[in-house]
Amino acid sequence: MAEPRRRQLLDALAAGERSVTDLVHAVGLAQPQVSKHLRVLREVGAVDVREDGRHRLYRVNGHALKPIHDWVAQYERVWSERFGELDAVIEELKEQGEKADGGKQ
Amino acid sequence: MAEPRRRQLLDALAAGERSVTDLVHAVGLAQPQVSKHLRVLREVGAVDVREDGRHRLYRVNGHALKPIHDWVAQYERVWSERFGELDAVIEELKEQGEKADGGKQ
DNA sequence: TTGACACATGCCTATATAGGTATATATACT
DNA sequence: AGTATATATACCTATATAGGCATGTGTCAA
Repeated sequence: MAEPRRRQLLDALAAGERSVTDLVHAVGLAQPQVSKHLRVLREVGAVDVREDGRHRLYRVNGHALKPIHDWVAQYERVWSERFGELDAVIEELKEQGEKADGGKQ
Repeated sequence: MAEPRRRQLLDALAAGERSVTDLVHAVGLAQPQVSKHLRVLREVGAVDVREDGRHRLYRVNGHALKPIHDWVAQYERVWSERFGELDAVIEELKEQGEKADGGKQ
């Protein structure tokens, strides 16, 4: 997922199932490379495949993305705190400004 | 953030400010390597630094993690749907089971 | 069965980067 | 000033992997 190409692929798959050829057009990369990225994504469980005749339909496996989400969510607290601090500072500056110039901005 | 080491570092920083030496002990990596990872994290804005005498105190910049959070959050819908499907299937199986064996598990 | 299509895999090369070691820089201590 | 401490950087080597090209495998159509 670190690779931009893989994010591109996942984003292309976000809408729903797509064939490899579809994805090739979507990301503007040669077919073998797309297949290789898809293989990696498959192996880490980020996508699932379904066979349909001579096509392979790929789709994202949101389940696999959940751990990432959870990990990042740990830091929500951190940035919430920092936003809180920022709000406090802004509030303080605003009050000072109002005292200094009588309320005009 | 793709590198396990960097996640380790961020996790070590999750609790609050830490000096480089602290982090060296935390992740069990040599100091130059830690400094290099921290440099990368600094450059992508994932962490901030503050100087304190001969120490550099690093802290996470939750702000920078927000885009990742938002990106992953796009897929929340996907896995929610899939969990929903799963729930439906389980429910169905449960009902069939109850009919088959009279309710015992 | 032969050919066209859809996809995967194998091999090659170039590049990125992780970790190692030595060293530079800056600050505190005496 | 001289030394110890804290951190950063430079350089090297090994490894991973991205992308390119050729080819293998399986499926559909005639």
